[in-house]
Amino acid sequence: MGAINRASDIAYAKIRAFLLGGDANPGDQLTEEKLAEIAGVSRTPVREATRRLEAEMLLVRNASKRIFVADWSRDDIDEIFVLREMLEGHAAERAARRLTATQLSDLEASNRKLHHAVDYETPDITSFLDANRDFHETIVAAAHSPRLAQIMALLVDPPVVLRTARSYSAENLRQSARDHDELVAAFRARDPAWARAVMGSHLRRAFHIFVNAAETTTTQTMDRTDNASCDAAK
Amino acid sequence: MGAINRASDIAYAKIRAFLLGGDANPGDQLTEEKLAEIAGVSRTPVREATRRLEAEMLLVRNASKRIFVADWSRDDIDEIFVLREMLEGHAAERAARRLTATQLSDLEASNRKLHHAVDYETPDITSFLDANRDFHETIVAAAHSPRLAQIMALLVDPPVVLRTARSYSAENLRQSARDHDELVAAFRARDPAWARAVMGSHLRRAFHIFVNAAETTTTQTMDRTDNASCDAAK
DNA sequence: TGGGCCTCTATTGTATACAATTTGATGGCG
DNA sequence: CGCCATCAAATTGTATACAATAGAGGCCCA
Repeated sequence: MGAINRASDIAYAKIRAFLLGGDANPGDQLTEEKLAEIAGVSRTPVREATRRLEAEMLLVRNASKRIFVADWSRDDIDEIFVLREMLEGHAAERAARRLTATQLSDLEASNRKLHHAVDYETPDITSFLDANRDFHETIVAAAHSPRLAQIMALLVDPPVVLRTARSYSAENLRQSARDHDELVAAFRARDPAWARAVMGSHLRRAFHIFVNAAETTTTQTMDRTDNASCDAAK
Repeated sequence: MGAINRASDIAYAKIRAFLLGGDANPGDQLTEEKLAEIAGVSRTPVREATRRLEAEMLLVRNASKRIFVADWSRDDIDEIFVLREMLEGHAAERAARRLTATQLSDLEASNRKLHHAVDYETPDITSFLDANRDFHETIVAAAHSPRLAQIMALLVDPPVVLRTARSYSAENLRQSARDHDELVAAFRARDPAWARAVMGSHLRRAFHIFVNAAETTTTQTMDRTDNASCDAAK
């Protein structure tokens, strides 16, 4: 049966990497066959992968079900951050009430790793992202709300987090680590309102850093949004 | 190509009806083959349908990917209503700022239909549900947030809405219609805070009606939650 | 020259056969 | 009597062939 390495998972991972790796331009048409070639599997598992990527809105389909690389407009970015603030704030609140001692020390471990990645000369972005993901995943797990976890997965995975971290300066990264410190403090105090507030400012700061970076350096990205819009004309 | 009636959509609809129609018991194992028989199509479109139903958490899989009828515990119900309140409150807020004149009159039309269904002797539940769905869908559309719409679809579709409406008394239904009246008033006034507040009380009332009905009349439903839990042991 | 129709091709949808894996049972052995 | 190995049956995963549909481009006719 579908082993530990199901072809559909491989397809998902490879297509995702292809989409985020910069080889695909928003608005480009893709066919199941091309994607099957990229993933090195047949169309059947590719179809499952494309469904998942549609759910994440990395792919979109036009009226006749043809597949296109999605474009992320400024509105999309705004939307993501607003929803994340609301949902992850909620998760933090719940987590503050429910965290176990083990989860608390997991958070502290992730946070140590995170500090390690950014507190010295040259920040290690990959390590930062790993620790950051673990940290937020622990919070969502502690919130003990399976649907919330499922929804968050749709919002957190997408390209925004990756690009955000890349646009962070060393000081931004360190401030992010300090936010995590304060979150741990709020959890220790079991103060839901505090946890929510810290999470809110954490994400709003990330939003502004991302938007500033996008508006100044990466003008070409924002230019592309004018061409093919989210509903993939064609 | 996959016509207007794709087999996978048929499969989705039929399996869904099977799951909600009471013929399936929480914890029951289902196989793709059985479902294919129920749907009258081959396993390929059934697989797509099961993925969608997994996302809606009407189906769950165990560690070895076998499929089971999901069980909805009291915690699940709580979770659904908390998330709906948060997200639909947010949608109402945004809608209050963005509603077009057309959408406003659409809401009023849905609401007239809704009153028509419940303001006389014997309430017409089906008609009520239709109008109710239209009403809430218009609000979500007016919120102009595609990801929010996608997430709401995961939370609103499931069995809860259906069962809630069935447990409404005639007076409950009329109060629900009055809530809708007040929502329209809030939208007319373009008052986001008012809209959110009305939506909140609307949903919290629904929650309590549902829970009371479940705890008194349908004790057998709640009994089943003890047996097979959401992660479908087996 | 322009518009409508028609064919041909590209692309997605479905069925089916086969592969891989898990489960459950059966039987041997300590 | 219990436990582990091994095999058969049940179940999911993948590939591939075929069906159905939408798109593109040419052709005819006005």
